[in-house]
Amino acid sequence: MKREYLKPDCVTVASLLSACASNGALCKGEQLHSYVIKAGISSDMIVEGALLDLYVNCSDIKTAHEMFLTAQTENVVLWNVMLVAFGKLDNLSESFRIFRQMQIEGLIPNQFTYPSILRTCTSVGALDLGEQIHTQVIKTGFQFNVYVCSVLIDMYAKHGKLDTAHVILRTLTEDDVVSWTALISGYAQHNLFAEALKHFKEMLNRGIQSDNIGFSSAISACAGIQALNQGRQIHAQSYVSGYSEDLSIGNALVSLYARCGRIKEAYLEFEKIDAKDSISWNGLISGFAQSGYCEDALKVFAQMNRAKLEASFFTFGSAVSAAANIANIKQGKQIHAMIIKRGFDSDIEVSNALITFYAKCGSIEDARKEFCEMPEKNDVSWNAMITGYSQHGYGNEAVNLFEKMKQVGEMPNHVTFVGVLSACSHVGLVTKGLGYFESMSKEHGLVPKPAHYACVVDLISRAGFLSRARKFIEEMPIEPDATIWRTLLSACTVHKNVEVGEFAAHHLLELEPEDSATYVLLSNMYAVSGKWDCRDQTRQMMRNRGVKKEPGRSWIEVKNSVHAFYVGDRLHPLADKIYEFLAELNKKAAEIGYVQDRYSLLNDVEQEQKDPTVYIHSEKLAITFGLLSLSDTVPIHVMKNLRVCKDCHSWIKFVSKISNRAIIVRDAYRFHHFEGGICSCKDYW
DNA sequence: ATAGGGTTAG
Repeated sequence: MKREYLKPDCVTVASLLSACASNGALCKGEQLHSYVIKAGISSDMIVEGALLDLYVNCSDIKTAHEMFLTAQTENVVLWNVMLVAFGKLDNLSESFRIFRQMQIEGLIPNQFTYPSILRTCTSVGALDLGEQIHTQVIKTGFQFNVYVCSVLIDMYAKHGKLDTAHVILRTLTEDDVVSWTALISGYAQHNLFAEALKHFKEMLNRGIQSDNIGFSSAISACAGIQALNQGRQIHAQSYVSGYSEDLSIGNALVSLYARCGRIKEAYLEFEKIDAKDSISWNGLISGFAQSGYCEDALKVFAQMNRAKLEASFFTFGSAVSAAANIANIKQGKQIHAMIIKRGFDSDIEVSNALITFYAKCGSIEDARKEFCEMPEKNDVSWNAMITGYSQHGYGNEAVNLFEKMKQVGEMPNHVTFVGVLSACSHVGLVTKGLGYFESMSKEHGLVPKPAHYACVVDLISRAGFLSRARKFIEEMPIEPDATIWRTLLSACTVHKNVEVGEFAAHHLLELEPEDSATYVLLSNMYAVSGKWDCRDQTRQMMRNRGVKKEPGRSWIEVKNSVHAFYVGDRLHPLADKIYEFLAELNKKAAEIGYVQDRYSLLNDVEQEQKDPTVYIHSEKLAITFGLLSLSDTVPIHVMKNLRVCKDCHSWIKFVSKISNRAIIVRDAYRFHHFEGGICSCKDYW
């Protein structure tokens, strides 16, 4: 009698088990399991389901599977739990086998069965199978069930079928935040931020209260388009709804401020979060990196390491990208070492970031190595490598890789074509480039964007076919933007074509009257064509409009610090030595045929009156300093904010020969590799 | 049930 009194009922045991499951308390759960066996209630359907759920939630899938195989088969819960278990492992084939088997055994899937299998389809990208299951959902009458539909919406939205997701949401008769949020975040995931916000607004207008995740998604959508004020408003709304302390909203806010370049506010929001997780940190790091505050991003990354926090794939991806954008070779390599140590080098996205990092830092060989050693590649990997080759002027390598990409069945996208078209342009492969441009729409179903038209204009005009380029612009189906006109004007300067050049400049000055580069290009074009009156007029116009030329600046990293040089500056502590060595180099260069280009200083509208022997371009200073300070086994890496002028280009070729050194210059446009008196661009740039 | 970070170009 007493024993009977003490024996807990099955429902109590099951709820204890599920408490263990949600807290990951496997030991306590196992004790309960022994008790269950002793008490003879192990075949109770509720207890049985709770036990299986315990092992699945504690990731002991093996024990769970064994239990499942010996249990009674008429309990649908067991099948559902197993679907979740294999879903956790992204094991779709086993999930699907169970899904089919349960129906063969005569069991009817319920509102928990469909979400479990559909989530697995979503996560492994098996949309076709998901669609089949969708058909069955309709047949079995679950098409109005919010649990099932929210997962269907999520699946279609995540895979870009936003119209289908939208239709499912519209057919729902019940108001459901989760279904709405699934669609809203789906739009955001495909960069349709305005559409996401539109639906968020509509949801509220319909009187559906948002939850924390809805607010978080909406704020993230604002972050995506740098809509600072709208994001703040939504934050205020979330405050009213009582979600002010929520982690997901806090993280979204950090990301919003960081991506809007509001460094201080981002830190402030970050500090407000009590239990910061890796996403909080990463919101700062990636947000700073994306808004161009790469130094800050790297600082936060270092801070995170000092706090002994484990960085994730995401964090490493962001940090490498930050190092790439500012070409911080040293820190980037340190991060790479950490990545290897932590075994994250097997992650595709991290490797993709590394390819870009090495390419942007001028080490195309290291980029290639990273690319070749990847066990698995995706489209971004190919794009990063093709673009890297292109930026370094290795047009043929870029084209070959593009052909190989198609051969292995990887689909080229818009980015691929920007890379391959600019690669053709860099080496003058006009016919080939035009063929690729044609193939974009004809073979790959891609609609060319302004950037692609700009590439084609560059391709044609740089090769000297200026009238043809002009005709192409006039006949193309989109409105030409400033980039396109600038490209044309730049080519007209190279080819001394005043007529087309004036035409381009006219449009460019209308679109961007404040851009100093236009005036500089135009006055150079007049100068090289001997039209001095026109050149003077252009300068006068520039002065009248108060437009200032961006000063040329070059920088080089020596012994962990960056040394920056402006045109003709003597600010460096070693200035005397640098100028002395420079004179020596000039003398040696002249002995083997270097002649200063008389147009070289025409770029420098303001300072043309000055003595050209004093007035030295910044890249010459940086390279001279590099030769003085670096051991002669390492290549000289120099970055420049503007394009290298013709005179400096020729000078560097001579210097690479005299000094027997590899000199790699990254200018505003591309990389130049100088070695043994020649440049990788083959003087075509 | 629904999210919040990374990678490619111009």
